[in-house]
Amino acid sequence: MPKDTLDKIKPAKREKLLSEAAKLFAQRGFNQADMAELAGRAGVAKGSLYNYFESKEELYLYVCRDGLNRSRKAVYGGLDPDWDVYRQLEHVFTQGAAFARKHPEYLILYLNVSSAGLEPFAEKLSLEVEKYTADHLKAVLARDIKRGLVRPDLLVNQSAFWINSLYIVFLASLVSRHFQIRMREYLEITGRLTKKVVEQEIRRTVELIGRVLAPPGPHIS
Amino acid sequence: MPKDTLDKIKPAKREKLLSEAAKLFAQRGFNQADMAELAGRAGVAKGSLYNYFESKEELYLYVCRDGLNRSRKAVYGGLDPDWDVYRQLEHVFTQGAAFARKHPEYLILYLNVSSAGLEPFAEKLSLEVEKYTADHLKAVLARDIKRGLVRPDLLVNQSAFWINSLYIVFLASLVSRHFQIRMREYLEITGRLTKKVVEQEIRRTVELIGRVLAPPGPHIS
DNA sequence: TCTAAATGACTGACCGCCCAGTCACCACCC
DNA sequence: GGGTGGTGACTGGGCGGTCAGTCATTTAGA
Repeated sequence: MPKDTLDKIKPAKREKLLSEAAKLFAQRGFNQADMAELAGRAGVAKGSLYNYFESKEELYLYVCRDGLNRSRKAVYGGLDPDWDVYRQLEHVFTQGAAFARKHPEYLILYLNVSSAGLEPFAEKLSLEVEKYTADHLKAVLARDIKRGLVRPDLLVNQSAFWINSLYIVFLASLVSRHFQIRMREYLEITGRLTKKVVEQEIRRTVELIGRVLAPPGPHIS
Repeated sequence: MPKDTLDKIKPAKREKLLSEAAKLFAQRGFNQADMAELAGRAGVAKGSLYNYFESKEELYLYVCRDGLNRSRKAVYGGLDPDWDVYRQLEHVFTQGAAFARKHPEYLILYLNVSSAGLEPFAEKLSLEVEKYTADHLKAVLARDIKRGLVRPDLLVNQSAFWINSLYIVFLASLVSRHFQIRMREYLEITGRLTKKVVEQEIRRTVELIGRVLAPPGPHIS
């Protein structure tokens, strides 16, 4: 969707441009991000941006999709599809949190498609963002029911939905000011949000999900 | 925080103004909402808006806080504090959904404080938005543990956190285009989002929460 | 190998539009 | 006629997108 001029520039320059664009859009939001400022930060001229992309909208869409690919690689990259759902969830939560720490800008871009006035972007992006995770999670759940690792009376779609809901809110709490304030209020965290605290919260959440998924039977505690 | 001129105008006029402001801010977002258009919709002159409020920011804050009060009244109004947590949750989810149907604009305003660039508003609003619900939910959980209605080993803060997370995502799915698309993908809803479907989803979610909270013991099914 | 022409990526001043906030004026009421 | 609330044209700044011109690199011809 970008012009083919974009492919022809030096990779380092392209990388810098996309990275600065993601950061600026995440900082200011789509409408408040200024193309002139982006050009300045990326070290190119404003006119050049329009050599690479037709419009601000197109640039934004490209940056979002690029971020989606990066996050997918980071989260699902080291995942063995044969792992049971419990291990996979732990992996996804941990890798997701690590990615959110390293590149909060992409998470913020994701959160932003639900902002007022950005519905046109939601129309184009939401499905491609959600479909992969939804399909994957449902498939693993269905498989592990067959394997006897998950309780057979579980509603697969609905479970995938609420599990992913917890995941989203958890990641949002790491990158968005509002969700940070909210999480600190609920969990009564007063100090800094250290890696330790985050890891503990992951453990507890994955454990909680595990308790709901586990087939009934004698406990091993 | 608004000027005292606001108190002096006819209640119907004030009502109309606040209602149109909420709708416009929800439709376009804070930055894209045009004060002249708001004046037009509300049937007043642009200058009048500045007779009532110091600035656009102040108007926005006022509208958000007003919406918060309305939603609180709608959701917690008919709630008997003596009900057990299960009944209270069912009430809150149901009333929340009803309010979201009737006044999606206020829910959208809530979602929007987590948008990029609106951190100054989050700084002012998030805590007052979340504190009430957080305190209430924690208190009821703690009380019902004492009453023996909730499993005693439950982590109150963490449970309040994930229960409210499900609540937020559920309501978001009723009002935000992105979350709507996401929910339909997960739950494989193809038709319209009828009241029936919503009620079923509420039932399932509250049931799920109930299963986690319930003390261990013989099942009655 | 040297030079000249052709190419196209790059640039930033500029245009036109938008919009928050102002203010001089108006209308109504006591 | 003084005072209060209401009004909308106006201002100043900001920003998306343009385009005429620059210049480094490549190609071609001798």
